[in-house]
Amino acid sequence: MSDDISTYQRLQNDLSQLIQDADRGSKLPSEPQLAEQLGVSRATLREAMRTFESQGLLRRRQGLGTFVVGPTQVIESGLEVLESIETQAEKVGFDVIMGEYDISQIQADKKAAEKLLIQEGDPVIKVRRVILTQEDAPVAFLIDVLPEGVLDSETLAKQFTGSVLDLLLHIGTPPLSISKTEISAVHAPSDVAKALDIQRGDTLLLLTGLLFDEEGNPIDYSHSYFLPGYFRLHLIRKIGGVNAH
Amino acid sequence: MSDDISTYQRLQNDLSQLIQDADRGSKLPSEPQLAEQLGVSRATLREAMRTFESQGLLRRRQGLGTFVVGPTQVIESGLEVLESIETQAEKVGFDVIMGEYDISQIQADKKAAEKLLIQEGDPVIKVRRVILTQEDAPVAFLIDVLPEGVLDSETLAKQFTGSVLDLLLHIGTPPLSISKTEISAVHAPSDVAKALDIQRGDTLLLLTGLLFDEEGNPIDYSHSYFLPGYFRLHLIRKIGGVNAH
DNA sequence: GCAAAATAGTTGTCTGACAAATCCTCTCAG
DNA sequence: CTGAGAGGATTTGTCAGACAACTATTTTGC
Repeated sequence: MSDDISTYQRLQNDLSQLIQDADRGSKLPSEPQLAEQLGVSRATLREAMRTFESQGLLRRRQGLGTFVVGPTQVIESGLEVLESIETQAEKVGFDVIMGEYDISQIQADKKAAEKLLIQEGDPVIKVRRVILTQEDAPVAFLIDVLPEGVLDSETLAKQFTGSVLDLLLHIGTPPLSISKTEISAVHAPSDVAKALDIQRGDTLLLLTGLLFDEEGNPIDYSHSYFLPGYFRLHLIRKIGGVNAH
Repeated sequence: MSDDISTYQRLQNDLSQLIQDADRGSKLPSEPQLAEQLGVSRATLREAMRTFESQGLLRRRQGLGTFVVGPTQVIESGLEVLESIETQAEKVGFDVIMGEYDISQIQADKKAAEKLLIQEGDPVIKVRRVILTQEDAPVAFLIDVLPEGVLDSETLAKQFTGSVLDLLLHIGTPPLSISKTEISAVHAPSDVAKALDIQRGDTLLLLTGLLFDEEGNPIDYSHSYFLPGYFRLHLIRKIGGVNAH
């Protein structure tokens, strides 16, 4: 491998790098220049630039040029990118280790069945694990529920190193697309409190995620409990597309 | 007036509408057809489609066509779009009203000064308000801090109808770009607890936002406390762009 | 000296073309 | 009749070139 990635993918990476290395507010080369420099046509380049512009990373002004707009540092580790805790922690140089974990095959409860579009009672795989800092302080408790068939428990037991998401990405099938995530604050349920070694009722941040493959089938239903203070969960919010008349 | 909005803006709106009206999984007309239908060139159309594809709303497959990928309903009211509580609530048919509010001119504390890139002690405008359901149940408590000059307190007092963001958008200057938002869970501080009529120490979801104009200057530093259960805060997370080699 | 006009550089949009991928149909050998 | 393969039709991916619209600078005219 691995040069079956598309021209567009490569271009997006190149552009991403270029933007990250650029100073805040600096001006990019003109489109014809950039296109030649990156080895693509101006039309293709513009498509890629549009995505960065829509993310608020670039600002283009007709007659003037294209400018890098800060803050750039933050975005790549923002919540809008679906990454495992391990990957996110690694990016900011903050090592985490996996504590106790447990893989079991159970029957889907009503809620999981509804989310995963299967029948209540159908077999599912449940993965529970604790995330610790290097000082062994628990910081997160994660639960993943997957339909049988997406991942057989044999592969899971053999290759699991801490992240279901990383494992799915590594295997490559099914190809993943997006995760619909809901954010809320909860009092720690007793089982979570026990795992995290905190008081029952303590405040936790909860991310409930439903992961889809490229065909739109639900793949993984997850609950992620975070102890406040250890992770900085941030995201970039853009001004809405549909505007006043 | 007032159609000096760009071709691209209009196209983006049209496309957004078209996607929302389409069934999940349905196929869009071919690019040449769509381009003619919307009155733009194929190149321009493709730029717009790229942004939707990068948001996970569209999936394009060479030789096959372009498909709408669900879930579509949810996304427009997701967290990644910066909208006022009022606007968000209106979209889902859930009316909210503004309760007690308070506009004051004070001196910037250390934290606000740091975020807004001003000196500690510089004059700032502070807006605090409670959001209620129609049954007068408090659901959120919002605090905005703006540098003097962005919004004079006279305009604010006269035109304020509940949302600082909506007011800024309505005035039009300065033009806004993005908000960097951090998410956490907290115990209610005593003043917030009092305003929301809950127990001190109860669990709240806190969004801390820093709003920038198009030049990258910080405009508004805000704290939004949400009572869990009333609002569904969700977002779409995409598989990361930068790939392993 | 100063305002208006020309000019150079940049993004915005359009047109047309060909390559590559996918699906469907038709043909033909067995 | 069946199945494999060739070929065509459709669609997205990428490219090249052109001109319009906008901005800031320089030059010109008075």
